[in-house]
Amino acid sequence: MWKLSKKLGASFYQQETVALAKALLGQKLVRIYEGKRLVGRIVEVEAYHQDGDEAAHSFRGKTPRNQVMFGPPGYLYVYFIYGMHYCMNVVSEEEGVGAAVLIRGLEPLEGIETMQALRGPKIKRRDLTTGPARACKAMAINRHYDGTDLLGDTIWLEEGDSPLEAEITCGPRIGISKSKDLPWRWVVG
DNA sequence: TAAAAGATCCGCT
DNA sequence: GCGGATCTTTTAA
Repeated sequence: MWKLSKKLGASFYQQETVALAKALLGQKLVRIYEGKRLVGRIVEVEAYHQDGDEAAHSFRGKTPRNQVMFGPPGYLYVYFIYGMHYCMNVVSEEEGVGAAVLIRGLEPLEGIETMQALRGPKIKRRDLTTGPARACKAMAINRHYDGTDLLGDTIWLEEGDSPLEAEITCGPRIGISKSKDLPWRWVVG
């Protein structure tokens, strides 16, 4: 049961992207998969914003793929990359602004057996959910979930233990080739 | 219509 | 630790 945890509401997502990225650290991502609860603590995120960030999908304007980023906050933006991987983002700010926070890493809390089954028997436990595409696979998230409402009953966020300011490491983002100097990546250390 | 690049992971050495 | 796999989306001609 999840009555001990508090589900995050709409106002949580409607904040400035950088602030939301930091606020997401330590929160729990809950996903209902075939009636089971899969929960992961968010330990690594990256911020993407249409203004001054050439690496953001929204930088060059609205397209069919990234339209969710421009929509209202509190939605899931899932996209396919490198022909074999999915990545998930949390849309931030208000409708009309192309901004989102990429979930890069999780720490498995509940439903670990199921995650292991989804990822494969030979995956090491530490590699279950550390990485954007791994987190998606462990949560059984695919393009079908692009645009999912985080206030719905399939995927949502719950209030977790907020890490201390001192435990948060801030630095440049990874895996991109533009605007990589922006210190928009946060990790709980 | 075609070509190139991309917010990556996995297996092998 | 390094290189390959593999396909969607975008942008240009």
